[in-house]
Amino acid sequence: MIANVIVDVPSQNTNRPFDYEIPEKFDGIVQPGVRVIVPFGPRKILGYVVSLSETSSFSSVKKITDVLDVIPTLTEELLQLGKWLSKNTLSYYISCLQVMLPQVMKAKYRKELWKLTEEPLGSDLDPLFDGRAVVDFEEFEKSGIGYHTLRKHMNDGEVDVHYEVKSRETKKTMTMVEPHLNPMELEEKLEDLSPQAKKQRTIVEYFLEYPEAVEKKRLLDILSTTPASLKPLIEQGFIREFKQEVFRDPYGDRDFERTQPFPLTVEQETAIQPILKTIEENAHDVFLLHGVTGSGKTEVYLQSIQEVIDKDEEAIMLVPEIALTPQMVERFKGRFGSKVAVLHSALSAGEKYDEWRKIQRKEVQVVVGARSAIFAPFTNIGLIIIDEEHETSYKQEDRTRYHARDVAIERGKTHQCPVVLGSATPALESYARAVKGNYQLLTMKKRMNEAVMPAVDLVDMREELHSGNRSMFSIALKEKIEERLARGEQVVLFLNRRGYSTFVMCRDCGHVSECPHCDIALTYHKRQNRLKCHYCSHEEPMPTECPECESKTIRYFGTGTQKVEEALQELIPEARVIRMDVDTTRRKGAHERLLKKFGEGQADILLGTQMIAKGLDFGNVTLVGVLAADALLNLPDFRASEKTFQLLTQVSGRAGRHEKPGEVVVQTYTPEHYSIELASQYDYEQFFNEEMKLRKAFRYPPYFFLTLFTISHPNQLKVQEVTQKITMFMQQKLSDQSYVLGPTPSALTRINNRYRYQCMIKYKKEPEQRKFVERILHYYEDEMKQENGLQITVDFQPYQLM
DNA sequence: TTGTCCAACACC
DNA sequence: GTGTTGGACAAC
Repeated sequence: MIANVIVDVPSQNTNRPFDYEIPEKFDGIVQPGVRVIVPFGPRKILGYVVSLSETSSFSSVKKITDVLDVIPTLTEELLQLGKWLSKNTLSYYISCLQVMLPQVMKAKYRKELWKLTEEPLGSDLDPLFDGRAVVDFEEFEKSGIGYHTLRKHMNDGEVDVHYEVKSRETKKTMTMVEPHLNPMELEEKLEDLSPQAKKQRTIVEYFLEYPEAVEKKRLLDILSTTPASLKPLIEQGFIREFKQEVFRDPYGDRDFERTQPFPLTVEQETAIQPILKTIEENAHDVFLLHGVTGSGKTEVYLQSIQEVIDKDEEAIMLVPEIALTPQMVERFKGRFGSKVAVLHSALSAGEKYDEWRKIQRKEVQVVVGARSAIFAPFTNIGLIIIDEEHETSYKQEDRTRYHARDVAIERGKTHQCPVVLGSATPALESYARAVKGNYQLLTMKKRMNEAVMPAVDLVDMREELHSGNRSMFSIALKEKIEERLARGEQVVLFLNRRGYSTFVMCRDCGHVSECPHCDIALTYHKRQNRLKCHYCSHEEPMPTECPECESKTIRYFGTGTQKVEEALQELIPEARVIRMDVDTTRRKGAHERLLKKFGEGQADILLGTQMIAKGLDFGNVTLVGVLAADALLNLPDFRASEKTFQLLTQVSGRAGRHEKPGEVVVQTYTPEHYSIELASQYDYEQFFNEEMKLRKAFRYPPYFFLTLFTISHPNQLKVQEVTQKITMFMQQKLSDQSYVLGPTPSALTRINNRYRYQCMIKYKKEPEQRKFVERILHYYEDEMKQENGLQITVDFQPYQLM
């Protein structure tokens, strides 16, 4: 039998199966999806068996060295999905397979130098070995001994290079003991035991009463004895000792209060019925659940999942990384108990692996996780849910650039199960599809418990400035904060600071310099004191006065984080503030700790960045403040308005979630901007209509698809030249319905001394496109292999345009 | 003619 | 991704 193996070598030439003979001893074990170790040239590497065949077209094939799995790591479906991914993202098949698995399942390679003789090797190699028989190959490389010397000794058969594949998986085990004899025999042995062996007697007596296996440590604890009394019993064969794998349960030490399904509101009931019906019918359909914050989407998810569990099927629920809060986990664990596996980046590698294994071994029926959980190795999926489907974190931005939403729909098709996309502010792409009828739209407009959306107060910071307030807190916000403090209520302050790019704005009239061709804010380049557009090649000098109102107060913007905390302390010294940003939450569990502290009322104000916009649910929070709503709006990104609308809506949703009514203060220099104004009115439909007009006019998604080439090289001329070539080639190959833009310097023009240029393609229908892209990649293959050489990345449907 | 380097190629 | 190969060139 021959195994067709995809080897762990990501390159163009190895992007196809290699044939290996299956040794007899592995007959029946080697099947598609199993990981194997195979000889590859002089090395040994990891590979994935993708199929079996009777014969090979190769005259001689090598044998599989070793098999790593008893149960296949990848199911037949995941192998197919990998192929689909590979086609879709133009990545190597091996990379697509690896992206589906926990990090620890990838191989680690070791290269060593072995001394094969007892004799001395001579003055050149002896100092390196220094009496040892094996040295790490790196030591040899560092030693400065040339390869020719090594070759000579290898030819003489004195040393050899040895390759090893190491699995990184660590299975945690515990020692178990159980009786090795039946009760009758045990009874007999009990008679034979010497009367002095009291402890041994109690052990045998214990097993007569409880004949099942027990953890060794526990047994010794219960009987308050030591391994010394157990040992003779094992030696005499009364009792058997064995290792059993245990799963590290990251939530093992916690008890979750079990919750029951809540009665659904009329709206929830109307929304859930089509989903339940589709689950029942084992049909595939995509639902867009558009429900305002606090409308009870989660309960709809939970009850849909319950239906799937009752059918003995499995469910995947994706949530954005930052929303995977303890609160969220609690809700799932509370409803489904140990049937839930949780997968997110805060888990240790071992914990992730164990959660994954629980899924593989069908010990759970539900997985809640971030993006990569979409690859959960379930075999009988009945439902896939993507919560906050508009979140950009569902798009992987490096190597295998997939979008979890696309993968979800692909898996939904194969499993014939519904996919539910949920959001208070759906991505324009999704809503447009729902309007067109490609997705089924389900709407929930009311909050639960009769709660109303908090009133939003837009504060015009231009006016604040005119009346002499130069601080970052408006009078209104300051007063409202003090009011809450006096009442013992809590405040969430949100600052959206997004690094790098700075935009230019007039502090008098709020005018922002924009590109005349792209409807995108221009980025200020300090070095040249010029404004540039990162989509087209437009640039202009930094204005000295506002083109709109001729005021001289035109400035570039960029706000610090701790600065806000300091200013806040100065303004309201008695306020107890918790700051949450990358700095204060870096350590493991810090995130949870800070939130717990806030939840327990140990602070009055929670000040934070993006990460506090999601999922927080504190009843005592009655005021939410957004310090600078414009910061996001003026990023050089055609989705800036959409992101601003989404963020403002999410943040506002943090206030007044329970009995106490909430209020929101949004500070902005452009209160008249439609995304800010409509967010303050919670008018998604209107926003959608406005934004769609612009997307249409400027040929952006959802009207057009995008493809983004990013080309980088240390030499700026070289990058320009290559990007120019690529742009011309695509222009020539694609239909005239498509727009090929470039070459354009990237928003981040130079990273690590590499210049970056891009070419963007806007298209409606280009079924041949991937073929042309493949040709380009193939053409530059050699130049890309060189170290410090050319780098070309292609992102289909990019989110990050920088 | 022999040694050295690097790009091209194969890896089953 | 890496180890081997063979052609080009330099040095003997």
